[in-house]
Amino acid sequence: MAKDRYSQADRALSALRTLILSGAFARDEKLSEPALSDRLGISRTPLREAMMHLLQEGLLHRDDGGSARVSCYTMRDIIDAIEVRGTLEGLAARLAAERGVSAEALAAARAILDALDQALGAAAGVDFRAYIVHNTAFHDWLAQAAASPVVIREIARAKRMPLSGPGAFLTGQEGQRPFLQSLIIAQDQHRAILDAIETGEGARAEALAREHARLARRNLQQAIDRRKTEATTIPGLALVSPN
Amino acid sequence: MAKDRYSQADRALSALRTLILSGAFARDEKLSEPALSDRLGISRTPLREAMMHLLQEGLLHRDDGGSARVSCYTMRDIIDAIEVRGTLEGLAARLAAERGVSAEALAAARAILDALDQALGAAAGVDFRAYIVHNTAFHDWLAQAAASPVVIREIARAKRMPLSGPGAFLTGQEGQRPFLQSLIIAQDQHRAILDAIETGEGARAEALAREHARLARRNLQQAIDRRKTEATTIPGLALVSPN
DNA sequence: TGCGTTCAATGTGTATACACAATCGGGAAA
DNA sequence: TTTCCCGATTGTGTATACACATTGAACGCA
Repeated sequence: MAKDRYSQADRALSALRTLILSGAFARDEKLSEPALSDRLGISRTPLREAMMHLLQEGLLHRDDGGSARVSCYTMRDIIDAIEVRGTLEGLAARLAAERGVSAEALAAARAILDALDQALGAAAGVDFRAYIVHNTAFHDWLAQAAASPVVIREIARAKRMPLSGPGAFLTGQEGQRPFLQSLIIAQDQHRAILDAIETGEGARAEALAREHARLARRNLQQAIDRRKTEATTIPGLALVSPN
Repeated sequence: MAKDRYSQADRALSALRTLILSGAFARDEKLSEPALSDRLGISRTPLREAMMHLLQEGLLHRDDGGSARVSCYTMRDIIDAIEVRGTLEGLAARLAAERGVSAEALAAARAILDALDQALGAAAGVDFRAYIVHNTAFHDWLAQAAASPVVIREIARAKRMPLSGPGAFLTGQEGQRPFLQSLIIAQDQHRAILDAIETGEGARAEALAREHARLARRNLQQAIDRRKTEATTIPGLALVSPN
């Protein structure tokens, strides 16, 4: 039941999240349950379940009257969310280094990094699609490296926050030269993080993972700057209040 | 509606959480919604809402069949949860030190620490009740010190995890001598953290906040050791699998 | 004209009924 | 005796109806 088939609540969650991130609602717009239920073709019960999820994710919040409204963010909010993710990934990297990682896990990480190298050095420039896939895979691997269910869960939560995930700014700026350079730097940091984990250098692994998240912050700044001049296709960017 | 009066869902949440933490269910016991609904006198809809909350808190988890079961934890899980809290409180302390804190906030923190001193030096030994109150207040203050909604939310979540909160082991071992010493050490760390924040020493503030969380880890170990010989009254301890 | 009051409309919180999946037990066949 | 199958029971997912709160507007009164 919960395995192969998607429930109405799952559909409502994904549909509503996509709507919100795509900017279909105004900032702080009130979401009426009956109206949404009608629009999505999903009854209120599973819809409410989906909205509860988004409330806890932070995409929605309740106003004084108890209605759900779409949240909007400041630049500071996004920056802090990235900082939280970097901190938790740093924790995962340190724990992995301190507690040790199996040979199989290390081999898996190396395979991911090789694939990233290949995506960067493709014949026709950079294979962005492959880069996104393998970059996500590496960050997933890093979360798992600590082999701690608690850490895995918290990192997953931090990644779900809008615009704070490791792939949030990997679309929409493919043509930008500084962005291309940041991919190369990021991959070098990937290698360094893995090396530190492998050699048991906990403090180094943690510091590197934190600094690695700072790259996302730089890319965020560039995306914001570019928004002023051209339309971008970064999901969730519409939620950031321009100030 | 959402302000003054508690909803059925709120009641269900608090009742169910209390039941679980008090060990009313066996480890990994399946919770039937109709049975619980009958037991609590609350219909399934708000009950399901409460269960969704507990699922996201980690107190419950879904099995293959889609049923909710009470989670049980290993020592490692609790240790990691404390580590996550320490890491996030370290982040809050560092950000507070780096970004600065208002004079009013500093004064409020000093008042809390003075109250803690008073609780420790009470005429009739230590005033545990007051200590718990003000200790909680200081940790809440620390979360707020970064003045970041994101950080505040994540720390609140980390504190809600069973047995990982700053006050989780402040009950049930009042008579233990090493526990009394740990209170004095903790209060010294409180002062040091505040000092580091005040003087803008971000790295020191972070390191201190992390080490401060390690005290909880020591107290956890003592509580576990004592559980083998006597009954304790620490809520949630029943969820830890004895190994 | 400005303000307070009341009524209607909309919205949320809750209960409950129903459909379908999962699980458990007994019985039959090998 | 063991294993497989089938029915009954229990449980979850969903839809919907209803109660009450909230909101907005129109109307009357000062």
